[in-house]
Amino acid sequence: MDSPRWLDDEEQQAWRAFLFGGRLLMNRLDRELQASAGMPVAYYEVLVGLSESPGRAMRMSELARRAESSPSRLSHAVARLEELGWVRREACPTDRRGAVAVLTDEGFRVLEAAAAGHVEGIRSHLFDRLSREQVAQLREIFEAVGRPLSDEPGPPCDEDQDQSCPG
Amino acid sequence: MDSPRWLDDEEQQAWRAFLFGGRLLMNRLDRELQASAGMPVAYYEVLVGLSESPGRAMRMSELARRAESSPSRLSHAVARLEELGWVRREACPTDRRGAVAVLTDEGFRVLEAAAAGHVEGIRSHLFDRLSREQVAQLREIFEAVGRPLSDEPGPPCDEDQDQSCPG
DNA sequence: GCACAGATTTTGAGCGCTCAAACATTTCGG
DNA sequence: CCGAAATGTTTGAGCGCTCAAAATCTGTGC
Repeated sequence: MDSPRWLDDEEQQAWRAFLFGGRLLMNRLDRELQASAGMPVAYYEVLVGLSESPGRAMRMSELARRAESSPSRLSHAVARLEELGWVRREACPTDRRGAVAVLTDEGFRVLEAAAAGHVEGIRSHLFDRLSREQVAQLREIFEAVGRPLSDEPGPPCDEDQDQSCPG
Repeated sequence: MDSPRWLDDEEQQAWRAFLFGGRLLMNRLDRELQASAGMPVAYYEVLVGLSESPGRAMRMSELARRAESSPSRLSHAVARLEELGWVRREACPTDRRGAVAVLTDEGFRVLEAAAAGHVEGIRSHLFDRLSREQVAQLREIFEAVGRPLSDEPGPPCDEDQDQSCPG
């Protein structure tokens, strides 16, 4: 059996608009941040996560979870941020296999310097184009989309996992 | 002068929802396509572009423009797709520095086989979560966002370009 | 014709991401 | 306690993307 459910015209247009618009937006923000702060958006988010945490420090696993990032990806990212002197690793006192990422003072300064420009980019390329209503719509749409995807973390292998709610 | 225009609460929430939801959606679709068809979404789009063109062929530059892709990226992509036997390059008859990418029969078969599952993913992860109204809103939002970004192709160097609308 | 600016495409280096595998440590069952 | 499973993190290979530079060809002015 093949797919009985193609996209109708409305959906086609919405999909292409999102695909292209979203990519253009993200590419632009990435370039701007790369140019102004020398780091990709992914790394910026790591620094933001640390800066919002008490002591500007967080367990690697926790940081990965918040950034919707794989442990491996975060480890590579922190390695790079450590080279740059913006983050350092410390041993976790309560669990010796754990590691804690700590935002350095320089990292905090870099983040502060980058933040204004980045926010300005988000505003000028996204929110300035949208009405107040559309901002609310954007939030609702992507909360509806993201929730189910973050609940079921995805098929690790070749397994279909239907959640039939009993009752 | 620092940024006078931070994000308010509504905007913060909308931004984070979009950032995370959008990433989750794209990651998921990419994984599914990679698992089912052995290629990333970017390559799938190249095949789609070719399949919709008369003769299933297109100039590299034209294909790059339609996919919102840099010439370099497309060249690398087509090189890979050529290895896989799904696309081949031909010389352009009217311009000897030009190249034409052609979708092979096998490439077309692979695309047909991948399409149903990919569309099903788009539907189940995106459109099934949205009302009819939200689909229209999604389109309007990203058309508003994408249009200005594709018009001005982005700062190639270190230049700030404000468009002050006269009048 | 010929040099030279412009257009089209490719190439190679560098980087971030993914995946699978390794490693280190904790937790649990007997 | 001891070995096995589970947890937290790192490592290395492979791939796709970006950027700058090269290679190839077109069109124009002289």
